[in-house]
Amino acid sequence: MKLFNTLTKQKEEFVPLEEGHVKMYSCGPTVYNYFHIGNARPFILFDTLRRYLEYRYGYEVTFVQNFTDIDDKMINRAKKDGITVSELAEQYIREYFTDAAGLGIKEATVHPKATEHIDGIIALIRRLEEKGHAYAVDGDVYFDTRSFSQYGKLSHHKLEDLESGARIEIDTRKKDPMDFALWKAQKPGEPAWDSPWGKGRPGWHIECSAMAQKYLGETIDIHSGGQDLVFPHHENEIAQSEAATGKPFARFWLHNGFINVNDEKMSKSAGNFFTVRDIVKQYDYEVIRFFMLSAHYRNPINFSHELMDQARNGLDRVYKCLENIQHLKENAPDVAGPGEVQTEKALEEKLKKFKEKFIEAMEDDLNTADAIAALFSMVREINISLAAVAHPSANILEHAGGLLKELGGVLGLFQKEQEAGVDNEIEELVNQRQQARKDRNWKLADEIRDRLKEKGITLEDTPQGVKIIKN
RNA sequence: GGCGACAUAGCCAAGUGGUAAGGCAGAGGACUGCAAAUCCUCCACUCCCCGGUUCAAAUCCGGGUGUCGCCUCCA
Repeated sequence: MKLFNTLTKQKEEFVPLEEGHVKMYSCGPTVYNYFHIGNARPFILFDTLRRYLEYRYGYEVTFVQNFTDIDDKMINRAKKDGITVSELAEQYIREYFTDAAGLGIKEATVHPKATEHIDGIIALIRRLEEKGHAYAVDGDVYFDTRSFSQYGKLSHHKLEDLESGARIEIDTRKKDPMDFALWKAQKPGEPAWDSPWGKGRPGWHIECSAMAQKYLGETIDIHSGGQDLVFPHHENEIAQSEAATGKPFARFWLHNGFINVNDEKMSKSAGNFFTVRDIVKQYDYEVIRFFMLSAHYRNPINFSHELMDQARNGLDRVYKCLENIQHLKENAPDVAGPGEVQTEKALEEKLKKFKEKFIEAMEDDLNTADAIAALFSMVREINISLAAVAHPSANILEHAGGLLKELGGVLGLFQKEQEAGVDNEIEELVNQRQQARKDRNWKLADEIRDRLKEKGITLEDTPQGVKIIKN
């Protein structure tokens, strides 16, 4: 498949370095709060990429996503909550898994934590020091940016340009303003670990370099994250990793666009900040996932109530189709009747075409918007065919529903199952209504339907009998 | 100041040289006891503007306008 590589600014054919095995590293959350929809986008997106690589090529994907469990934000939040940093981390790692599971994000192969890899981090910093790429000052250790000639190759910046625009305060202890911390000396009251430079804690960027190397080796296939991580985070990761190993750190760099709110960047200071946990009070997790995948991942998307409504309604259309299939299956003949064979055969052909369209879209830099369009076309054709046939065969129903779920599954969508059967009370009411309809007692029939509606049961009368939908 | 992205219908969104996908919303119709679901029809003579290249441009080139992002913790 083709993937847009930030490094080369081009779509390139992706083939893993090691045959049949893909090594992916995706930057995970800092666990100081519930994650927000901005975080959710890369999680959902790169989970989808992983699913697709597994589905289409049968690759074994080793997927690493870290938890940043020590940094300024962690320390400040823990202080505010009156708990330790590790308690804070534990709490929000748990919450991460709750939301992630809801969003259909598969667990990574490994979810390493920075604080559990201090040894590896120190070893990496030492290696950089030995090679003359790092220097210690008063217990801090900095990366010597000027020592890495390729600095800026990912973000396509020149070091000089960055410096001229630098808004950071000049730290006179640093050799160059662009030098960044690999290790930070302990400040009073902060968690700290022993190191050759005294007590302290790792800088932010170094953890990813160290953990990626530990679990995936010196060169990985795909490294991904949000667009804002291109600089400085990923640029710095490259500098650290490649200065240490002399090998390319990642072959493909993938970055997703941002989520805006009213066309403005979502940020805490602007107060337009939405956690996934908040949104699920109003919309299913799946609506969020569907919403994220309905645009191309590199484009910015807006978030609003209206757009979530649109996403929900679109998602409903697919589920309605699946419901219909399920309902028809209940009394379906094994094979199509005479005169219906042709229609079903034609549908089979169309299904095949839509699957090809789906794959084609995904092959082109993970164009999930186009892939979803193919699924909608499929839904329409299924609806048309099933309405044209008096009694669709179990065979075609199985096929159509199965494919919709199969391809939906690649996107992590459409897997919700309606539990079958209703309790006796409901069944009795449905039967009463059926009798009332037979008696042409519409008033009673409608009354019962309304009563069931209040209980969260929707009835639809179809040519194949009454359809019971639980909300 | 430097670097970059984007601009397609009421809304969302694909398409990147061959004559505008798909979804949501809306209108009309079919079906139905009524609904719901579903289907059919309609809904961008045109893709921010102006030039240029070409037989042919939403798509390529130049210029302009607008919006946003990065250069500082940030997905």
